[in-house]
Amino acid sequence: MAITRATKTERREAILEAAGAVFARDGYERSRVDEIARRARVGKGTIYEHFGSKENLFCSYLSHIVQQNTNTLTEHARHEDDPRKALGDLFRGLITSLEAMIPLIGLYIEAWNLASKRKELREYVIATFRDLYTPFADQVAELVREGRRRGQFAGHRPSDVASMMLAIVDGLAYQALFILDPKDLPRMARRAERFIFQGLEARP
Amino acid sequence: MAITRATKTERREAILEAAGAVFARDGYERSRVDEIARRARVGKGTIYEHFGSKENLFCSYLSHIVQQNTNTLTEHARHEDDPRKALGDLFRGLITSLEAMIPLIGLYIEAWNLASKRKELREYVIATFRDLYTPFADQVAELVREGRRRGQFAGHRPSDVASMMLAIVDGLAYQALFILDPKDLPRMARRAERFIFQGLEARP
Amino acid sequence: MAITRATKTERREAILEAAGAVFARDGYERSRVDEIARRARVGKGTIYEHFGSKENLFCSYLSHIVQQNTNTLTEHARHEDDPRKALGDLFRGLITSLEAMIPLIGLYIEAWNLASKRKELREYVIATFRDLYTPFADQVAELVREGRRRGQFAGHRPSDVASMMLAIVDGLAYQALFILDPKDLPRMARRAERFIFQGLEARP
Amino acid sequence: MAITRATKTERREAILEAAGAVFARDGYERSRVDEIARRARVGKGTIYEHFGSKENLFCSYLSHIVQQNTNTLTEHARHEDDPRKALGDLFRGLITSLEAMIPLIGLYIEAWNLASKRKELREYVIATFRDLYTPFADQVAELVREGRRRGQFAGHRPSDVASMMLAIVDGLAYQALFILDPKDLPRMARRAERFIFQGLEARP
DNA sequence: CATGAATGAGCATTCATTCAT
DNA sequence: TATGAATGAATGCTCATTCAT
Repeated sequence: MAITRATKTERREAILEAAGAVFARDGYERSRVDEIARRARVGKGTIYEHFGSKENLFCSYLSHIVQQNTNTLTEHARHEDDPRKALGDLFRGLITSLEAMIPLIGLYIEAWNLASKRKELREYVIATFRDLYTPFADQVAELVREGRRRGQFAGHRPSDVASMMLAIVDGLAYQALFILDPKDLPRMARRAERFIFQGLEARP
Repeated sequence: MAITRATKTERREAILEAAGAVFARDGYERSRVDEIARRARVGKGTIYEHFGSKENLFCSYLSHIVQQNTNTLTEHARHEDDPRKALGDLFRGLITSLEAMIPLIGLYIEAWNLASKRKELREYVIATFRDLYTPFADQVAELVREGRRRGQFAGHRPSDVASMMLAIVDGLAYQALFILDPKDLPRMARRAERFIFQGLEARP
Repeated sequence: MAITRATKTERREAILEAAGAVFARDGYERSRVDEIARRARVGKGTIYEHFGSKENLFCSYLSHIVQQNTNTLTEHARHEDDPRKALGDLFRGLITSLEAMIPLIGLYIEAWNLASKRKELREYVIATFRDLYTPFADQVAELVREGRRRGQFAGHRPSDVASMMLAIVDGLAYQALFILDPKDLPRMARRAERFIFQGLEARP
Repeated sequence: MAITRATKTERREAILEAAGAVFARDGYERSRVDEIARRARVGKGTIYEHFGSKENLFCSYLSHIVQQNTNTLTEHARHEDDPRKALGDLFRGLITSLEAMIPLIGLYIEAWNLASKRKELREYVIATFRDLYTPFADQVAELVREGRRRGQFAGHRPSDVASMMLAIVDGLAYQALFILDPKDLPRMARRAERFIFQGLEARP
C-alpha cells in the first residue's frame, strides 16, 4: 500500500518532469502528449488518468514550477540581517536562477496566450503568476522599507523597486534568450546590480 | 499592368496586415491560414502564391514588424543635439511604443520556439532580431560615448547601457503582459527613466 | 463459504441489474463498463471476473431479460379455459408489458447489429430470440387450434396469427418509441385487439 | 463551373450513399468515418467539409432516406380511384418496400438512441420522423374517409387505421429482421392485408 | 494568376481490458 | 477473490497544403 502510494506520487512526478522537459523545449502547442508519455515511461492513458487533459497537465506543470521558483526566489535573502546586503543577495539569487528561468519565460508567455483564448484558464493563470510575483515583491518591499528606516536607501516606493528589479531580471532573461551571449551574462548581472543600487541610494 | 502590379503589392500588404492581427492575437500555432485569408479578403491559395508556407508568412511578417519597430525606435532621438536629452527622448520613445510592443513580445518568443525546431529558420530569426537590436544599440552607444565626451555620463560600457535600457523596457513590457496594471505603466516608466539616468551619471 | 457464494450470486445480480439500466438507457456501444461497475458498486475487474468481456456481459443480460420476458408473456393466459378469452388475455398482457418492452426494442436491434459483426455471436443471439418467440407462438398456436376446434375462429394458420399479434404489438411499441403519444396507447391497444379478433373470426 | 457544381453534388451523393451502406450495416457507433470516406472514394476531410461531423452526416443521411421513403410510400396509391383498391395498393406498396426498410429499422432506433443523448438532435429527429409518417397517415386517412363515404368501410377512426397499418408493417419488418424466414414474407403480407381489410370492413 | 474544394497526415482523447496488489 | 490504476489501440476531427478550374 505504502509502495503503491509512493509509486503513484512518483508517477505524477515523472509525468510532470517529462512534461516540463517537452513543454520547455517545444512550447505548449508543439508538444505531443505521446512524447511526454514516452519520456515519463508511462502509457498515454496514465497522463489522462492523472491530469485529465493536455491543457490541465500544462496548468499543473505551471503551478509546479511556479512553486519551485517562488521557493528559490525568496530563500536567497533569508539569512542576512543588513537590508542592503539582503537585497543584494536576493538580486544575485535572482540572477543565479536566471539561467534556469530562461526557458520558462517562453512558457509563461504560452500560458498567457492559452489563457487569453480560454476564459476558464484566465483566472487560474493570473492567480498563478500573482502567486509567483507577490511573495518576492513583498520581501523586496520589506527590505526596502527597512533600508529606508536605516537611512540606506532613498525614498523610492518599495513596490516600484520590486517591479524594477524583476523587470531588469526578466528583461535580461529575455535578451539572453535571443541576443545576449551567455558568457556576457555575469558581467551584465553585476552591472545591473550596480544600476539598481545606485538608483536605490540616489534621491528619486 | 501597372494596376495589376499595384494590386499585387496591395494584396501582399493586406495579407501581412491580416497575418499580423491574427498572429498577434492567437500566436503562431493557434493562428489559421484560413482566417488570415478571410481577413485579408483573398483566397487561401493566394497566400501560398505570395509566401509559400505559413512558416514563411510568419517570417515575412516578423521582418515586416522588425523593420517598422526599428524605424520607430531610432527616429525618436533624431532631432536632439544634447546626448542627455536625446537619450531621454529615445527611452521615452521606447516606452511610448511599449504598449504596441506588448503583443509582439509573445510573437518573438514564438519565433524563437519555431526557430529552435527548424534549423533552417534559426539563422534567419537570429539575424532578424540582430537587425532589430543593433541599430538601436548603436545609437545608444553613440549617444553614451558623446555624453561621456561631454562629461555628462560616467564611464559605463555603452553596449551595457543599451542592454540595460532594453532589458528594463522588455521587462516592463513582460510585466505589463501579466501583472502590471496598465494605468501604472506611465509612473513605472518615469521611475525607470530616473533609475537609468541615476545609474548613468553615477560612477559605475 | 455459504455467505461467500451468496455474495457471489448477489454480485452477479447487481451487475446484471446495473448493466440493464445502463444498456437500456444508452445502448450497447455508448454504455461504459466503468459506469456499470459504479452502479453495481463493484470494481471494474469484478465484472471481468464474472462475465469476461463487455460483449459477454451484454449477452448474459440479453438472456436474462429474454427469460423474464418469456415468463411474463406466457403466464397471462394461464388461468383461462375459453380460447377466445385466453387469447384476449394474452394479447392484453402483451400490451400491458408493452411499456416495459419499449426500451428493449432498441436493445434487441443493438444485439442484432452486434451479432452481424461477430460471427460467434450470431447463433447465440438468434437462439435467444427464438427462445423468446417460440413459447409465445406455441401458446398462441395452441389457443387458435383449440378455438377453431370449438368453431370460434376461422381457419387461419395458427403461426400466422401469432406472427400477426406479435407484429402488431412490436409495431405499436416501435411507434410508441417515436411518434405515438403515450396516452393514445390504451385506445390503440383496444383497437388493435378488435382488429385481431375481427380478423380471426372472419373467413381468411 | 457547371461541371464543378455537378461534381460537388455528385460527391455529396457519393458520401451519402457510402454512409448509408456503412451505417446500415454497422450501426452509427460502429461505423467509421474512415471507411465511409474510403467507400465514397473521397478524402476524410471532404466529409467534414460537406457535413461538419459524423453526427451531422448521420442526420443528413436520415433526412435523405426519409425523403426517399416518403416519396415511395405515398406514390403507390396515386393512380387509383376506388379507395378500397387504392388502400390495397398502398399497403402492398408498403410491403414491397419492406425489404428495403428492414435495415433502416435499426437506423431509426439508433437515431433515436442518439437523439435521447443529445438534446440538440432530439427536435431534429422527431421532426424527421413526423415528416416520414405524416404524409402517409394523411393519405390513408383521406382514403378511409372516402371509403366510409362510399360505404365501403365501417366507422374506424382514420388515424387509427393508419397507425394500425404502419404498426403491422413495422412489426413484420422487425420480425423479418430476427425470426421470420424471408420467404414467408409474401404470405404474411397477404395475410396482413386480409386482416386489415376484414378489420376495416367490420363494425369497429 | 486567383481561388477554394479536396486531401490525409497528425493529434488529443476515450475506454475495454489487464494485472499487480 | 476483488480491485482500480495503468495501458495503448482505435477514432473523430483539424488544418496546412495542393491543384483543377
